[in-house]
Amino acid sequence: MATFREQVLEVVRSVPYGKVVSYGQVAEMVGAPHSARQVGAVLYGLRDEDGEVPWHRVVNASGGISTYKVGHGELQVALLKAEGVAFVGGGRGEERVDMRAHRWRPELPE
DNA sequence: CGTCTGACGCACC
DNA sequence: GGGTGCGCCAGAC
Repeated sequence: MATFREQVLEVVRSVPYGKVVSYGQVAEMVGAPHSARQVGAVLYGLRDEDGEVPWHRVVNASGGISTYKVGHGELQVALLKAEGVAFVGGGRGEERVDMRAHRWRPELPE
């Protein structure tokens, strides 16, 4: 059977352009409601052989960017903005994705 | 193969 | 609205 890692990558690859999902949401989608952090662990260990994985479309439940701690925060924000994702909270350094407008709901047709 | 770690989330102040 | 504490469990080492 597919490993947790593979399932996570599969789900992340299915996130549409211009949409985002939370780590916890991905965890639920792979049937592991209490493994949000592990989703992060998988993305953290992404390798070239994993192919195209839109990891930047995964943010925390608040719409905040969690990748600042690994030095990819600015890159992620840039990639999202390039896809037309709106940020809120603004003003200072920290900004959050407007989840209300961009959170992907798999049951809805994109 | 055993331990440590943490790209999280949520319940409580 | 923000800050703190802690459980979670697959990966990395």
